[in-house]
Amino acid sequence: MGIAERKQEEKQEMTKRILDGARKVFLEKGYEQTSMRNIANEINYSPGLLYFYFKDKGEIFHELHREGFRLLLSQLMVLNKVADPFERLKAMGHVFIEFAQHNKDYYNLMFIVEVPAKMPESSGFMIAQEAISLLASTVKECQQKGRFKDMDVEYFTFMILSTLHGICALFCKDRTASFVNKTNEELMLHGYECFIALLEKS
Amino acid sequence: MGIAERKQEEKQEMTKRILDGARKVFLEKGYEQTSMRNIANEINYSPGLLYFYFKDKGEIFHELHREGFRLLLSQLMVLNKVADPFERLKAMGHVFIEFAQHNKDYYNLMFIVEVPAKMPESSGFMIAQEAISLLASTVKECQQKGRFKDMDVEYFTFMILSTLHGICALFCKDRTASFVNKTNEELMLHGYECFIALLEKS
DNA sequence: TGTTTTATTGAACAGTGTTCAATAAGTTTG
DNA sequence: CAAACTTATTGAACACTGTTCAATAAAACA
Repeated sequence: MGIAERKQEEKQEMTKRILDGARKVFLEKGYEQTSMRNIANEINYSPGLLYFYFKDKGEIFHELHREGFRLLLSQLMVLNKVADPFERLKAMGHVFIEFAQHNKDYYNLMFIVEVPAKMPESSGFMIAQEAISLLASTVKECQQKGRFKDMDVEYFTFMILSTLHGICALFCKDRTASFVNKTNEELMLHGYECFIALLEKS
Repeated sequence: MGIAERKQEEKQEMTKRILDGARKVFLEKGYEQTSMRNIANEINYSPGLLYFYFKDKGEIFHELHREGFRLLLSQLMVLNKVADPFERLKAMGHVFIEFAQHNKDYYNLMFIVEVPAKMPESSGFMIAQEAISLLASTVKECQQKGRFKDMDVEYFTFMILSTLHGICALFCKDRTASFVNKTNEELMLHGYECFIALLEKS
């Protein structure tokens, strides 16, 4: 059955080729501004072919969505070596913000773009949930060391994620203009440091 | 010059008619899903006419954008009667979150949708800045009463806005699925209460 | 070889934002 | 009142969008 094997490999190669093209165009022009024809042109195939490998534009989005989370997770995992949970939590925030700054379009795809179809929990958001869990378990560890007393872990985690996301979303959607005389980097960094200051007193 | 006057009134009426139609369709179907033809149909005029009164879809967006901020501001202004600045600050957050919950599409337009063109600071974001200023001055008042010591007002304000926006943006874009067994309302309310708890200790 | 699967194309459909010549309506002049 | 001029309105057209699908080319199997 060597042929069937090779066939499957070729199919995977084509899938990869499409995703490579899609990623390039997506990250260059953003989600809405990217058309299926753009992607097809990028890899010199006809638009119709994309529908042989993917159900629709949403499914391509979906794949890149997961790719983004894998990338973020890999950067967060590095912090596992930080022993103190509170130090780790603080660093996670920095990594999160830097991820958004350096991967604006991935961030958009992951957290802001309208989710195309109802992504089944089975495949789609599993990886997102993994990132949340990482945050939540760190919060729990902090709590075991006496921090954030009497706080519900889930709500507290949601609040932390909200703050981080708020900082990044305002940045991604250019809603920082009202704060004059400050660069985006300054705003995000010092804004987050204000939040850390709050956490430290708790 | 009675005719010229009436003419101008008629022009304003038509402008209003278009905005009324646009608002209805926009808030029904969201920004991206609304087409110029949809709007034209809604008010029983041809698509081309819209371009006689507005430069493009972006300008209509722009007008509704300001409308949204006027609405939000009017709700925040009610809190001016609250004497204690910290109580007022806390209430502002609640109002902000409730505004997002009840005006999801306005919120989208105001804080999330890609700004079409570079809105000139002169007309476009002036009203947004007004809302920020209201928040900032409340923070400053708090500080004068001894709260949030040694915090930069602008960064601290940005941080608060980020938290609020994060809560609302996750809600608006359906990124709350990772927190199971909790309704959106519970998450948002109790998440915000966690944040208030942090503020109270500061 | 011929038959059957599989992969690929490109035209077509219904939709989008936008432009613009034609026309209708209203106002101002002769 | 009629002609000239402005202004408002139309609808067809352009170039684009995501998606489908019959036709076809290529490869695998018999």
